[in-house]
Amino acid sequence: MIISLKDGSAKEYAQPMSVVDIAADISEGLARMATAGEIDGEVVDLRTVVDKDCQLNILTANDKEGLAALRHTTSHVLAEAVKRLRPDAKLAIGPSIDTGFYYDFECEPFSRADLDELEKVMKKIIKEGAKIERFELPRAEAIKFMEEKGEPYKVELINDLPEDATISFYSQGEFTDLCAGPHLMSTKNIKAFKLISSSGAYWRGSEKNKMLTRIYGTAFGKKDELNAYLEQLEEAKKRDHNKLGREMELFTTVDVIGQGLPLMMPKGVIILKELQRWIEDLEDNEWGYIRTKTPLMAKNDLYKISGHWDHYKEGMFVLGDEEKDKEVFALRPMTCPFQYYVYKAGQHSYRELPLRYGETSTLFRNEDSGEMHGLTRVRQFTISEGHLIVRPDQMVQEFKGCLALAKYCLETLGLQDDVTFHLSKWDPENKEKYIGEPEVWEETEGHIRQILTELEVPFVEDVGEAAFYGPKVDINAKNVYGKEDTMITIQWDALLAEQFDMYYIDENGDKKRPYIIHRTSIGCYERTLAWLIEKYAGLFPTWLCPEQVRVLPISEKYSEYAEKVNKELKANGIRSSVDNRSEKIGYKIRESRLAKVPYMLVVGAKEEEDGVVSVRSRYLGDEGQKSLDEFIAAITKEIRTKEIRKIEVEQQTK
RNA sequence: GCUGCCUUGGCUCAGCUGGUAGAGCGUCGCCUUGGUAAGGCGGAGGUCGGCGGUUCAAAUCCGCUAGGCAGCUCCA
Repeated sequence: MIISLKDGSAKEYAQPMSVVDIAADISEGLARMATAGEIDGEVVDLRTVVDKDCQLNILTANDKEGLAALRHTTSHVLAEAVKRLRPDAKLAIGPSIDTGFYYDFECEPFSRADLDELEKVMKKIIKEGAKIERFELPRAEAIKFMEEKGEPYKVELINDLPEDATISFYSQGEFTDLCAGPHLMSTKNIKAFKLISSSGAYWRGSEKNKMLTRIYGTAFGKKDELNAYLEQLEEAKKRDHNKLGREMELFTTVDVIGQGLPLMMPKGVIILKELQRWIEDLEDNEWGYIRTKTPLMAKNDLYKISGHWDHYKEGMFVLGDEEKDKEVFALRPMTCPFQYYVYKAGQHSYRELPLRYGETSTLFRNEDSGEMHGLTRVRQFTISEGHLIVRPDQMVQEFKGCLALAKYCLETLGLQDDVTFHLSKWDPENKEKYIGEPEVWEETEGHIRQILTELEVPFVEDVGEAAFYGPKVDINAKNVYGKEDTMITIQWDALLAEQFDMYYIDENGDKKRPYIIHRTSIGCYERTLAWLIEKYAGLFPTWLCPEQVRVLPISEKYSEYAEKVNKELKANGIRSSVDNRSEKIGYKIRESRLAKVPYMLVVGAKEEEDGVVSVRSRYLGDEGQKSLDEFIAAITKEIRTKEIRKIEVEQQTK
């Protein structure tokens, strides 16, 4: 048989060979590094025997799949360590994940000290270097084997495997686990690992099941890579909006006010105000939106029509008692029906469409207590909401427009490279969750797919993520911990107009159902602010900075001149302040930097005479002297164009 | 909602096995200050998230509760 290798060369063997033997034949070093194989594009175990011509890659920790095998093996070592320290622990599952691996156990929770202890045992297991061996058992024997070992979760897993599935096990020394592989040849090949944390997790991801104890860990091919990863985690935490946003006095929370109800502080409000004005003017002046302002609450009758009363009452703040009170109200969890009634307040000709209703809309959602987080998951938030009422023939073009607007907003904020686009589809296996006919779903999903393709937007398709009334485009972004949230959503709705009896009069004088697009341009302001904080580590583009310029007199003698400069800046609409404290100049510069002010104007005698200021910026450090007018012109242009200047000096953190 | 951890002056944190609180930063005052990341001296400020219990005695032990963090689940 002829084995073609990655580098284009080929090896010929007379008899079948395992992947690891072929690796060893190529070089000793490669055999040592190997973690898995890839035959004709399919990831296989190192023990897999090759018996026919094929394309073979030897995977190492440098390959995505190779690293996954290394991490998976590390999770088995963790499981063995847990079994050694706690023989009664029951094994659940232990896969590799993007950032490392985890393993779930049924046992008492682990403290950090327990994790440290486990790491020591794992190191010992690695040092013992047991050979890892694979074997298969018929179903009945496999079940018996795990029953005898007292592993009910493994028995359940085997029972759920398809009839014809191969049931394989991997063992290392005393420890054996049900596993599809692939795995390393020996535990001694694990060079760098770390247990990160422990927490609870439901068996099979369902809250109806028992909560197990999960340990998260990570592993890398080299110690350096592990250390770099851990360092990066620490660095990321410094950008955490929930920490930085509070430190920078953008927002705060108070226990007696409640969970998920952040108080926006004056500095935070400046940013929100800039964003809101920008979005409202942009939508109304350039994208043809008309603005509504609708009530924050309504009688429950409205939510009965929309379907929310039956399906989402738990998620709403209800005012009053259905049993006792004549009228019951609820704070609104969305704006849709309110804007529908704005539309319904008059009769509309086909000539009027599309109508693009926009609203800076405050919403209330009664999230479960464990869900709240900083500014990204709150109980009250304000969204750049909008509903487009369009004729079916206008739908594709309008949907494109919404997507283009969202992209423009992301680009202006510099977030375009940090998001992923998702086509969220219905689940044909789960028809009762959705309204409408399968053909309609397939058709609209096809339209959206084509729009995304035409706009050359890379996207992934997610089954079962659609709204109950239609498919949508979700634009997601990750936070500093790698957790993903939806930032922007644009939804295709061909069905709700029926429910609310909305219509327009077509060219023949007949009533016709419009289509509706539910969309946001920049998402929820709070959540967007959170992403901006993390994206820029608090060093916002100048137009968003709560404080854009700080004037620093070189000594107290120039306080008066500093005030004059400050006044001139303010007169030009620049957010500036002056630091007139009796501190030394170096100290004041340092404080301004820590406050993340983009520009500092250091003023002294020579400048006073010439009307010139010394400019320091966080972008280029010392920018030398400029006339005050010149400086004002430059910063005004930067603000007006919403320029994102690249920071060239080393970023300073506390 | 579930599991675990946490809650001490404005901020960050000490306070071992219980005997009524400490530091740094910040703040305030005075002095100093013509140059690019911490000038000097002095002062004020907390009863240890809240409620209840154990004890002669609790920040320190126990229970409940509120809030914070990580993960799970959820997110119209």
